[in-house]
Amino acid sequence: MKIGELARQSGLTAHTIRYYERIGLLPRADRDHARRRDYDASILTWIEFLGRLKATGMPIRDMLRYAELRAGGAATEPERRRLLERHREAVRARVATLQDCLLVLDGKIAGYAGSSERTNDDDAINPRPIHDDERHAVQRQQRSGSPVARPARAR
Amino acid sequence: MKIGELARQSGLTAHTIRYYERIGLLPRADRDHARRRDYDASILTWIEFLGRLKATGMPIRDMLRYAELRAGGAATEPERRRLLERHREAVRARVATLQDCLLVLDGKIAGYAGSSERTNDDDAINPRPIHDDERHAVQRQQRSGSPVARPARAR
DNA sequence: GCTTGACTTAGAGCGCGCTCGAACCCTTAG
DNA sequence: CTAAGGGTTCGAGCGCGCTCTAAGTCAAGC
Repeated sequence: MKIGELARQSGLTAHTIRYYERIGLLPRADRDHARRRDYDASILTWIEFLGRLKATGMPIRDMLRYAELRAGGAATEPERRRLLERHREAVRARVATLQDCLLVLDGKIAGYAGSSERTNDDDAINPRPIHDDERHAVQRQQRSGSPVARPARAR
Repeated sequence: MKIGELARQSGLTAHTIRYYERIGLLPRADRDHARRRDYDASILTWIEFLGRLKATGMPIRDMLRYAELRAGGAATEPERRRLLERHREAVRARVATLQDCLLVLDGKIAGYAGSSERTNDDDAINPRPIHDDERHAVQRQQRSGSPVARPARAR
């Protein structure tokens, strides 16, 4: 299978596939006699799993870690498991946050009743810690040692 | 309330608060005699709501739209409502996706049984459309006309 | 033989949402 | 009077995850 075909089947662009190979998320592809990438269909399974990790907000560096462990063979399975378990917890937490926010949205929408009854705005329902951007929530939970230590802001 | 105090109470940094004001997410703050921002506690309610929108993945440009509508008075309420309703749907869809992915994770983790029983890898459970990165899912649903038309790639 | 078009590489550029630095201003405590 | 410590503006820089350009190679169809 050529890269174009894989792109079609995976939903990634050829550019992205090459990028993933470059950074190590995908194994270096076999080449045909003309040095073009020639894929086995089995790669789709891996790409699909990567898609799940991405869809759940795992940063590339963590997917990379998982990919490396995978390449390291069966001995790394316990660690891979731990990695996924930690990630699962992060995702669960995120789902909880989203559901919490949905309640707020519901309340707010109800405030804009029927076609317009109340003028009330700004009502905060269900207060809870905010500004914990979910895009980074996973990282924060999973990253242990950052390369350049961040100032550990109070927040 | 000075910006530092607001930062402490809201969980944002002073830098971010100024940035939000600059782009229009926060109304221009009143200044004291020394031209320093002086906030009323009521701003916290708005920041908290913005936090909810952010936590649910709404891009800043949409929050901005909402903020503009809000400034436009009661006449804009129906549109504000529609905006929130659309967003709510996007969030619900995201929750569904995450839950779907959680099932896959559960299966994968179960595959790395007890402390190590199977060597099985790569098992794709519960296949479904992937590579629909949630970070952008909301935008795609909500954006109507993009400034520079994107090539509308097949994907 | 020539065109078409999918492929190759290296590397630059982009959109997002901050985040920070520089240089300066003002107030307050000692 | 001085120094600390918060505030101000403007604009540059960053981390992420792509996304695209340029210049070239190769193979198949007419």
